[in-house]
Amino acid sequence: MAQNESPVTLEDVAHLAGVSRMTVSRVLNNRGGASDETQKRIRDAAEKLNYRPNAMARSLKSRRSHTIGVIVPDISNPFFPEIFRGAESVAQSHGYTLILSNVVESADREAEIFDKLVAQQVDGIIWCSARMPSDALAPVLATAQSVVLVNREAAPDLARSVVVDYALGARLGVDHLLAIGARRFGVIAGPEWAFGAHARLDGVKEALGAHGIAPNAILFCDPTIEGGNTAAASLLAQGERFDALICYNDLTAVGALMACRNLGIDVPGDVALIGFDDIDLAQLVTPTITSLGVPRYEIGRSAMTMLLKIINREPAEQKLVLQPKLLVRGSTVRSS
Amino acid sequence: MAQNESPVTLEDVAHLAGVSRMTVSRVLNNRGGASDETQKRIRDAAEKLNYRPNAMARSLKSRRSHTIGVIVPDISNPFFPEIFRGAESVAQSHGYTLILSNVVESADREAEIFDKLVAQQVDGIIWCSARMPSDALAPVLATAQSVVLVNREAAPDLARSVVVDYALGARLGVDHLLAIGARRFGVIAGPEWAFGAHARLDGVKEALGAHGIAPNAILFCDPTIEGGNTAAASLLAQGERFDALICYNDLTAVGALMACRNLGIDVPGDVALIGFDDIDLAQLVTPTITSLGVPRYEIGRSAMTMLLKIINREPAEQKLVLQPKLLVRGSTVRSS
DNA sequence: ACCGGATGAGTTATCGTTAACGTAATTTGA
DNA sequence: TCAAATTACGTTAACGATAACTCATCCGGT
Repeated sequence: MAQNESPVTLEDVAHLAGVSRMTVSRVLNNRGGASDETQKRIRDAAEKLNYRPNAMARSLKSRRSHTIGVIVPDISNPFFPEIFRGAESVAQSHGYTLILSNVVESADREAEIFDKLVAQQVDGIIWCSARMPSDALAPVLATAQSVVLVNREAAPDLARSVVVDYALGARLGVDHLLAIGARRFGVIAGPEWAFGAHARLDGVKEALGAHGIAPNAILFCDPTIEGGNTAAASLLAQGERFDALICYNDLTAVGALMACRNLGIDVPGDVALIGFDDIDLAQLVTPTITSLGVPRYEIGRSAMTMLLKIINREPAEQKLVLQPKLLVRGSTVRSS
Repeated sequence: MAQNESPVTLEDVAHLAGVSRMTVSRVLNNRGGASDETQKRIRDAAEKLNYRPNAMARSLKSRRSHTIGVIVPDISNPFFPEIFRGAESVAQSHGYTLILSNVVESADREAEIFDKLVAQQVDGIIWCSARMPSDALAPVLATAQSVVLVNREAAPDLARSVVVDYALGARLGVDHLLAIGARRFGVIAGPEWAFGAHARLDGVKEALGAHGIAPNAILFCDPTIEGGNTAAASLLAQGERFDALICYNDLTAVGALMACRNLGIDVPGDVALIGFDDIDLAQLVTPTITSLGVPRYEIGRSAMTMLLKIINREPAEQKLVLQPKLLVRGSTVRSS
């Protein structure tokens, strides 16, 4: 935290090495254009002065900030940190830096944050679980050059996407539940605005429909433990009996588990429980929670890889679909 | 994701409004210096062209990027997202944007990341749980203007700090365990390199020492569930009996809980368990885990508030100490 | 009528870096 | 041996925004 350190510029290095700025610039960017001897002089000078190129000036000139914006609803939700880490691992190896923004409050903030990132001259944006309605999303996306959406889709000219095949996940889950004898289903469906919520719901309905069954109840809720708890309590209090509750994610499943515990309902004896995402927590509660695992780190990696292709105008898929995987645990089958 | 959108510059706005760039700059930055009529013309023009000032150019000229770097060991560790959110809330209201960097691999990466952030011209850095040895830390800190360390300290001229009073927390925890009759203590101490690990350990020793007791065993470990599991299994397998295990954080406590479960040891019947941090997980396992809660969001808020003061050269405390709070739960007392 | 001071606006010169071009000096090839 | 190609640099002009300065105008006060 040294004060008053006047920044070292190319000029300073050039002066010390006795050459022009341009020569220094060329050498330090490995563009040749100087004799070996001159190169050494320049590198030594840069080293001695501890020269660090000013990223802003470079960006201003090159029109590339080497900065990527990442928008998530809430980094406290354990679904997102790994996506960020996956994205970061790819970004770092390509010399990009990540700006993280949490939306948290409401969908209104999304446009604001997006706008701020664009003004910040980010080279691209990874936008996770955008909540905005589609008609509002389009004009926002149009203001940026390169965008990859995670778990949301948009017109091909506006953005590309990395999505999880939640409908498939729902089918896998439903088939498993049918196999263990469940017939009466409750769906704790998550936030009504979420892309994934509808994808899952469609998958559930379809998979059940194939067996001539329909969900006995569907309830939307916050994608949190609290939301799941409230929703499950409300469903179970209505007196209707369920063999299984299909939950939006593991957080809501844990909430549902707590609701069952409070009502003296045995899991999986009375009611089976299934969640999505396979967060660590799913294996830490009792019983452990059967979940449809999604490769979060891989989502981040893929999204960033795709984004870098767009930025560099290389050909890239319009949409990448990742498959969830059923992980059977204690909330649907007795362990012993 | 519109392509080829040529960026709108001040010049464009100035041209459309029929004034000079400087006038536009003044008006849009609310520095007056133009008649009401001219102001309106300029604002209308900016609006019509959807003008967004170029942050890089502005930063280059003003030598302020309005960007803050946040370094965390691993955002997947539930301790950190809330710190980030707290910091973000303050940063946003002051027009600052946050760059998040995970260290993950090793302490060596820390210097590298720090350097990258400095080159990126961040206005300041919040560095959480720096792992570097102190003698390596100092020269690194010296390369930046404004740094706030979280849970680590450095010479006053190098950085300021926000720290949790872990020693106090340890005393609170020990007193509680003594009160419920524990006499034989094991300490699952977390990473040996961590500032907080030693602070806690000192607190434990001191509090026990006041009663003429010493820890029966101390074992360092990774600050993860896995690390806690391994360490606890190793301690408990040695045949020595413990009344209580004091764990570095809730993750290691959960790991220890799993180890106990695997060995058929009842918690809290045979062994009491205590953790730190009060992450959500502490209330979601069975039994729930007694923990020393630390105000994570507040850590983030305080650190950012302090950092902004440093940046603006306002007077600021050298060090802020936040107090942990004992939350008694099922892992130390039977609920019924 | 004349002067001091607001007021409204334009000019110039950077911030630190790099693209594009220019110009010597040296090397190559037939 | 001499033009053509290559090498090793330097010059100029941006990138987009703004600080600092300059210069008219206009207004009231004496």
